[in-house]
Amino acid sequence: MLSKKTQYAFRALVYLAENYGKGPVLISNISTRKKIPLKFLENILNELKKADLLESKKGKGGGYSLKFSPRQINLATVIRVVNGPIALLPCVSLNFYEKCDDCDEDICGLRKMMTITRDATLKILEKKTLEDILLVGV
Amino acid sequence: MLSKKTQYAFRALVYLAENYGKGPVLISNISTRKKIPLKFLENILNELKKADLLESKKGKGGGYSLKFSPRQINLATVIRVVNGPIALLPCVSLNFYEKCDDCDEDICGLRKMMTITRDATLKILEKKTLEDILLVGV
DNA sequence: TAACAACCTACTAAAATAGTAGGGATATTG
DNA sequence: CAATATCCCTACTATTTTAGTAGGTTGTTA
Repeated sequence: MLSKKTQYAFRALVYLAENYGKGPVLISNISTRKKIPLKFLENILNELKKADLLESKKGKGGGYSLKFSPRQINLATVIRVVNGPIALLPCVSLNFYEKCDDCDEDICGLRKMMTITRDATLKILEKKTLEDILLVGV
Repeated sequence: MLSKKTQYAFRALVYLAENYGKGPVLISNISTRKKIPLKFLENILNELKKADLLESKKGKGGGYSLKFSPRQINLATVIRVVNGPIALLPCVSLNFYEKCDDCDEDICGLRKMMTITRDATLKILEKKTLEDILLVGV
């Protein structure tokens, strides 16, 4: 399951997607409109910025905005930044790989299944973008 | 990600699958062979039994065995019993559904994407069984 | 230089995960 | 029926993760 933090991140990103091209949006604005705890949201947006998904501007007229168009930001990227691995096992993760200590044949059978699962999941999450989320509402 | 508990569960189940039809297997045997903490494993197997995946026998000659053939036990079932929901959002889960408190249009766009993702994941996890895990080793 | 707004470090509370402890219930065998 | 084997049950503890808070710092603009 996605953490609450990740759900907040998506809500904020979708809001920023709606405002794409209209200049920076204030954290406090997002917080109020999307009912996300202000300081928590600060952390989240900052993480997203460090991951190069957002850009920010300080001082009056400042705020956050998407660094790329909603179409260019896919869901897998967001999840990886805020939530972590998408695969169900560390030894199957592409971006957060960790060796499993005693990977015997059984576990490796499981590994195979989890690899197939991961590929099916990624095929969708990497194709769908913030834009796709927006279009549902229309 | 699957919890450690779930990974233990799979290891134990695969071992029991290997011994399917050969009579009950001791917890202590599984614990030693699969390097799973004994008392923790006790809890896990008991849960799997309550979920009707295993059957048990007490006293001498007792132990645990699969209640159905390895082919009949699919991975989605196991994950749901030990790990919980498979969907990425509570409001998208078939077996652990929970309403999201302020489900506005944005979130519902996300919901749509997560539903598609869930379906793709389930299509695999419900088709693959303990037998499929075993066959990889061969 | 005042105000604004993001940035940074560090802390805390609550919940989930990963176990452990120890006895109780039931079945088998001699 | 007694001894032993084996699962069963309740409850506890330690660690890690999640969720959020507090308060000051740095950079921007007017």
